[in-house]
Amino acid sequence: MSEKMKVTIGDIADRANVSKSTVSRVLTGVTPVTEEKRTAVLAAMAALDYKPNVFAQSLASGQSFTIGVLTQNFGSPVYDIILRGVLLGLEMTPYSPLFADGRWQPETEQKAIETFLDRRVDGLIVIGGYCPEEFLVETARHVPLMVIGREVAALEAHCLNVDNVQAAYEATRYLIDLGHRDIAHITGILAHEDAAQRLEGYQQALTDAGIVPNPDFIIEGTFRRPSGAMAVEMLLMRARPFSAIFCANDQMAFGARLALYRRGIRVPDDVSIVGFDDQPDSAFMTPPLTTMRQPAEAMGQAAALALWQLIQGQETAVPPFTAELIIRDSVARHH
Amino acid sequence: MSEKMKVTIGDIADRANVSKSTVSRVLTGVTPVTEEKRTAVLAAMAALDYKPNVFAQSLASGQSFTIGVLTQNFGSPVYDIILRGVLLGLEMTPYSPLFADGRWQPETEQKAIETFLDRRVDGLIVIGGYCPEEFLVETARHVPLMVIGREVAALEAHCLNVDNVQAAYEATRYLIDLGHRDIAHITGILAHEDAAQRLEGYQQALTDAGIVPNPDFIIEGTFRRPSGAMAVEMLLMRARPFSAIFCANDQMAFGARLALYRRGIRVPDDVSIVGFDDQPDSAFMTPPLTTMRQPAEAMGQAAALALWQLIQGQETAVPPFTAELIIRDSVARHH
DNA sequence: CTGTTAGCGCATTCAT
DNA sequence: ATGAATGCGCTAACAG
Repeated sequence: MSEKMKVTIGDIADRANVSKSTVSRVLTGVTPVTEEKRTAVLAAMAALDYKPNVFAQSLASGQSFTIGVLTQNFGSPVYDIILRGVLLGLEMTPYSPLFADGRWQPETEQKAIETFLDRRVDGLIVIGGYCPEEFLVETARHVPLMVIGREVAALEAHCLNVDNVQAAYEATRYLIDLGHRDIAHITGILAHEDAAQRLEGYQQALTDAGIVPNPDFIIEGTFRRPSGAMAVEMLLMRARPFSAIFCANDQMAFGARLALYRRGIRVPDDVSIVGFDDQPDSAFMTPPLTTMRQPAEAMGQAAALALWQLIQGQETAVPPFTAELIIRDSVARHH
Repeated sequence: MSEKMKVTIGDIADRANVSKSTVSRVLTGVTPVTEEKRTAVLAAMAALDYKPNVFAQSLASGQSFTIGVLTQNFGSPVYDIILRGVLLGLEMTPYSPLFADGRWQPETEQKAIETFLDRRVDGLIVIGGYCPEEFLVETARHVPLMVIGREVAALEAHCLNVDNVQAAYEATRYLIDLGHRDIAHITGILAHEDAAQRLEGYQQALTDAGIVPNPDFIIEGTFRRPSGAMAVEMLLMRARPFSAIFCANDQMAFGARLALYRRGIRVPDDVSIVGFDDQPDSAFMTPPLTTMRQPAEAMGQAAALALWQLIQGQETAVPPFTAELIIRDSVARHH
């Protein structure tokens, strides 16, 4: 209803019979103001439908109340969930998110981060990505930074990650406990730490169980569906029989399952499968997929809140995150 | 390298021996400046690693160079693709995106849009959503607005949408041409226009072919996978045999296929399936799914560019978008 | 606790 | 074409 013409603190100052400073004070809330005046101001603001001009605020205060969120490939399974968590967490803060998609391309990521800095974000959340560590370290010197799904040695305290080694260990261990000994592993892109760590956990579990990891059982995939199918074909060609496969993510598990199906190999009767991520589709695979669920959303949320702390100058210790084994029908005891 | 202390146009004015005004002029680029001075200014800016303060710019100019993008449920298949398109399109403009997730909840959406307005976005892109039309119409009065995947009557020229009726018509027609006459349809949430329009196209195709649409063949789903499976169960219970199913989206087609599989009904031998959306997984279904592909990314990009035009005061006519039939093995001739 | 006074960094009149 | 002056709307010392 109210005319959309700009109403400023000056207007509400007049209407409330106080100075602009006082209005500003109730706005920021840091300096004490008489209850009487405060309510008068509040009333005036409501009456005039006052909206503070964020640019003036930012210019004067030096704070932008925005935080930059750099993600990789909008629409990719796990990262989207993390992103949702970040959004959720941010909603609990006074900060609005500024987004960019790095597309796993270092240059794109760096450009995006620079744009963020140009826009004077108060903080930065980086989800995954391949941009050089030094760049992140350097960035962290300019602005509070949290990293999700990636480990930067020099920024350890600001990195949130699930314990991949442990999760993979647990998944593999589960298969071992069911009597499997010939367990294949389809890895992700090994240049990616997640993949490397899951491989490590897999190998460790075998070793601890007295099983010597067999290189023939390890196939490097791409984290994507077709590579899972391809990997199974390769495993089959290698002649050495296996009774279970641990896939570094669900996508590849889907691909693997498809390849097995085409070969007439039954799941879980002939071969058991364990995935990683617990994507929505996992429960709908035939048979439903046993998988490791990452607390992706929780991580995103935690990152947002930790960043808030950081901005306020409080260094926070982020709790460790662990994945949880979701047991479904794609796994059976081996005899 | 350079000290991160704020370098302003004053600094570069000094260094280039010109006035701040001149610096500002080369910055905005609207007012002519001697080539000589311009290069001097540019040099100074480069030397001092000058970054304009966006807030000062915005405050002084009234433009924010941000546009608000309201999406629904980060991580949902089609909308993410549209979103990617929007991002792509935006990269070709001087505007940065501000994001929010409406979660299909009218209140959340409205709050998000208000936050955008508070942040003085120069434009708005709304992808889907359930917030009241009047609210959008009202919003459009304050700021240039483009709507994707939703039709607002009073904003027709600013809405981008695929022709669902035609697409559904074409998909159904394809089945008819293959000899199918008993074609079931699993709809989406019928309150959603996409769903309603696809139903309409389905019915129209039947009618035009001289087939009377049978209510028993129409099951309302939720756009989600489980509902596809459930719908098949219901169809099976209704005793009347069908030789093909047209699903309002791929998700439900996946669910339907799963249900058929469980019942031992072969695809496409016994029943043909056509989906909608061409999600990445469609090509990996067994057998691969025939589906209608929407130009989602193109729509997003077009919306971004059209918005840019709008902001510049140029009303643009957005071209119509049509879906394309992707023929795969889930469909067979009926005898 | 509150009003007054200065800027924040830049775009934009105005004159020139 | 260019410099000087003014103000965008607000926050932050500064006095009282």
